Amino acid sequence: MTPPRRFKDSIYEQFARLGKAISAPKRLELLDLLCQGPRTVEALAEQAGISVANASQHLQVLRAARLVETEKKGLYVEYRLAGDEVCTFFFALRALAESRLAEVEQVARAYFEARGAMEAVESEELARRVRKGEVTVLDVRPPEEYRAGHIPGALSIPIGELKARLKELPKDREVVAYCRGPYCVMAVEAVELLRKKGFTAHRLEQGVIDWRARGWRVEAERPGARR
Amino acid sequence: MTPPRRFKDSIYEQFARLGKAISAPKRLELLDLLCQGPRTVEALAEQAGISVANASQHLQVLRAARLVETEKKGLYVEYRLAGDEVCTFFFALRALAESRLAEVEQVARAYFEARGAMEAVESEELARRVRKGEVTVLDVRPPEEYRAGHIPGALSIPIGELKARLKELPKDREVVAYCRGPYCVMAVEAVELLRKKGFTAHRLEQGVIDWRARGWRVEAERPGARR
DNA sequence: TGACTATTCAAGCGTCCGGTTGAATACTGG
DNA sequence: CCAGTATTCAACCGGACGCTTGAATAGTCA
Repeated sequence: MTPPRRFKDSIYEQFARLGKAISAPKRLELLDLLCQGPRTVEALAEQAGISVANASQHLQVLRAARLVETEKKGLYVEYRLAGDEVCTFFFALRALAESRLAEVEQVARAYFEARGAMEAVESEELARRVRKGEVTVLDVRPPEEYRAGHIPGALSIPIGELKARLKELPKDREVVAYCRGPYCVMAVEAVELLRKKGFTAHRLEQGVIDWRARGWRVEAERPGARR
Repeated sequence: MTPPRRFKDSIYEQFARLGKAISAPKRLELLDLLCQGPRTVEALAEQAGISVANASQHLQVLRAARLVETEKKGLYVEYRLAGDEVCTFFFALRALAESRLAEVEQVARAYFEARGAMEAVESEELARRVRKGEVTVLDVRPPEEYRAGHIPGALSIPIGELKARLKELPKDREVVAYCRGPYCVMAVEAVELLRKKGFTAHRLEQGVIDWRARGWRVEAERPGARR
């Protein structure tokens, strides 16, 4: 084999390492979760709906591709993205999928329409109202994620506690719930519950990361903690 | 299986379609070639060093992922990128690989150093001289690619014809050769040949696409043909 | 030190994937 | 209509991959 051929082969083989790393759906889900913040293997496995051993395996593939890093924290191993570029890249992939694969929109529409949570209100219009403080903003993600960064003025009520903490929400004010992003279902469930209880509720498609990506302000409990 | 789980699974499965498409080295090479401009199956197969049937197979995978499109042109089928976003995405992948995978730089360095073509001159400094017209700029890519877009003032001599057309180059002027980008080897071979023949020659790392990406002017034979 | 536990390793199974080969298809040009 | 050709299809093989199961490892906490 000619030397230039050898060279090209090894270069593209390296590029393909990244491709292989993001070629399994479950790995992408893990990556998405890690974009929200660091987690333990167990948490990742549970949230992605796979066994711990399987999650561990996938995570090692991601680590071999240098997309994630580990750190021992007490009894647990914490996994986190190897850098912000990784998250950026994942978002680029997501954007490309949305723009080129009609199926993504179909699947999303089918699900959200079935749950009756498709927005009548324009996303832009809703974001405007959120920024102006005209509505009660509800962050239904786990508290750690809220702490790492949230939309200014948002209330933190994890989706699991919402039913029991409904009284914290003023009944006469429109509620806008959000979670991790356009494909996160927690806000959808929150809106469903709220409407059943008589609230006027809408779902904000953007997650905190999209929010920040637009250049809008994000509040964090520990200043400097960007994730 | 719970409905949200089903939904997530199908969403990430869609994302993974793109991942799978770029998980094979040869497919990445084909994508890279297509970033330079449309080609026939035969040309792609030859340039990537694989059989025609194999290339056709890979191209269909890329097409299934909506990354490339086909158009029948006379006796040939022309493949081209499905959109500029695809090229952008490929470059994002390349950038991520360069920043996260030390191996890429190692492989590249090993090859270029072995061929003695590692730049003593800084890339920035060289680009400056090219833009000021202080050197003879040589485009060693196939004529079609030159026609689709080249650095202003560049001479088009395909690498295969260089030996026979050396007399077209002024001997007393520094020559700077370029081809498709940092991992394209044609310019390396050109510099090798030129130096052997007594020229002062350097290799410009950037290809036309990188050149344009920096906001610098590109000349095209057919105005409007951006690739 | 010893019990406990989060994580990783190892082996096995079914499936998918990349590449080859040879034939089929579809289209051009005379 | 026919010969020629570019491309695709179909079948096949070896290897890699995803997931499961069960055991091993490494570390913590009492």
